[in-house]
Amino acid sequence: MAATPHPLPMREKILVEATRLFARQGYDGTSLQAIADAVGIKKPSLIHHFASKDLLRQAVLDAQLTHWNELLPRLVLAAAAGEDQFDAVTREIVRFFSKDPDRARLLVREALDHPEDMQERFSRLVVPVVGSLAQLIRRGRGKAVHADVDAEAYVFHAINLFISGVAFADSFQRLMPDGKKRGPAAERLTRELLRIGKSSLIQPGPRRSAEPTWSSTASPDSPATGKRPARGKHRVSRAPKSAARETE
Amino acid sequence: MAATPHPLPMREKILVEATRLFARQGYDGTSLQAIADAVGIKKPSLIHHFASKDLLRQAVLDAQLTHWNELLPRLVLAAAAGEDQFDAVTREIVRFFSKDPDRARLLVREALDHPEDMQERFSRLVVPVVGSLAQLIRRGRGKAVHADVDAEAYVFHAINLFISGVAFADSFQRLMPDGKKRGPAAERLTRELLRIGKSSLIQPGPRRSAEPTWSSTASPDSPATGKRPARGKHRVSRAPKSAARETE
DNA sequence: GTTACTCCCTACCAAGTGGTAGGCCATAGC
DNA sequence: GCTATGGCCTACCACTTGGTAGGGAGTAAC
Repeated sequence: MAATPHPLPMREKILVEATRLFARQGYDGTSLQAIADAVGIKKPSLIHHFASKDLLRQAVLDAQLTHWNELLPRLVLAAAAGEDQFDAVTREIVRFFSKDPDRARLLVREALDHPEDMQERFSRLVVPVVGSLAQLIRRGRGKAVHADVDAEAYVFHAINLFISGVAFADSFQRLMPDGKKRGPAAERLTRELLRIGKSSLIQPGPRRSAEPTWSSTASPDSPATGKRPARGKHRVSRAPKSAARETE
Repeated sequence: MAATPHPLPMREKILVEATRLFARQGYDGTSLQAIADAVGIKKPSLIHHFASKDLLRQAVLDAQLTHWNELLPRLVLAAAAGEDQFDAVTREIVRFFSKDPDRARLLVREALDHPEDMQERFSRLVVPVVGSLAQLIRRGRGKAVHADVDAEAYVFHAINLFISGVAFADSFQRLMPDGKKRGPAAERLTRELLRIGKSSLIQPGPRRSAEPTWSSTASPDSPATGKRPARGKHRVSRAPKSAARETE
């Protein structure tokens, strides 16, 4: 075995570059040559690490969905834990993708390019989480949650809304009236994204702060002024500790 | 000139097949050979009609956005016209893409593959409409419309929600608990899609049917059927009668 | 030393890519 | 009849694609 001097570095580096290129140019639009160049090695060396282009694609996708899959359950837990966590959860999700929009773009691309593959992975990884979330929603229905929400359908659409929203945020931004100066439009888009997700699920109704389920009271910080709440640490939720440390 | 015996048929046929293939496999994933095969001609014949692959792509995109651009202004007009039109408008949009989800998938793909190109087309075609819609929303804000909506941002996200929602509807459907039998899940998804779009914009509040702006009461049914208006120029404008008959 | 193993390389391949050159044939105008 | 033109064809091009064959350099165990 011989303690492999750098067992990850190169493989990791390849994955990073491949992710970037697949996300930006698509799978078919990215040649092994281009990836090899980006990494700084020759094509056959690349093939040495990932026996075929398709295996590389799967590795990239796995790595990405693993991150995503470490994040989600923790957030669901936080959501279940208590009051006013809805904002925290959605904010965390959007932040996860905003931090590196290529993640979002990669998922969107894969969903289009390899639907069956993606469906299979989703049904293993995220569908269970969707189930938990749906149940949570159903429990709050008629109280904080709008009465006519279709729980499962909502969760799917919300996930899609967030991911696609981030994937195309740059494009939207450039089309916005104040899209030239780079700051404000992006913030507006993110804020509105979260608002849509929330207000389509949770009733704006009377404060019912004592509720054990998701309440609808706007989180203390006013919606207008942003104020980014910390960075890596999403409050509550002690992570299972075994959880990832990787790309975050 | 010689009255060209069938000036459109073949060109049209190529556009149809190219649209289908681009939407399903992407631009890079579709070879000219594949398109030629689908049409039933040889590759050089294809090149005879569209001098290059990129020109074909642009033609496909133009054709698609033209349809879209014929629909939108009419809907904005309907929305502006009066009460209870919000449901009709969104329903019409979703129906437009649901009728042929490849349209949605093509737009999503193009937005990823050629963002600058897409931005340019959007800023010419849909941004003006977005402006009208945003103004309409602002006018209703605080009344039927939620007070904290960011009008432009909402419109972009809503368009994205609808288009992406349709593009991935099939995948979602198959992941839904009752996704096996094909009917109900699809309906649930569509209904929820519309509900999200609406309830995130319009207050569920007390019936205020007399309002001149968008009310929240569900419209009886009849969407703004028929009566095609206008071609290149959005807003109002009676159709020049030469208008397209194409893929619709 | 020898062996074994990992990592990366040069050289090469068949297949497919977008695109060109040029010819054949039908129709249309004269 | 002759010519012209548009639509489709066969044949071919240079280039890139994903992938293979096989060798050399480095390190580690013995």
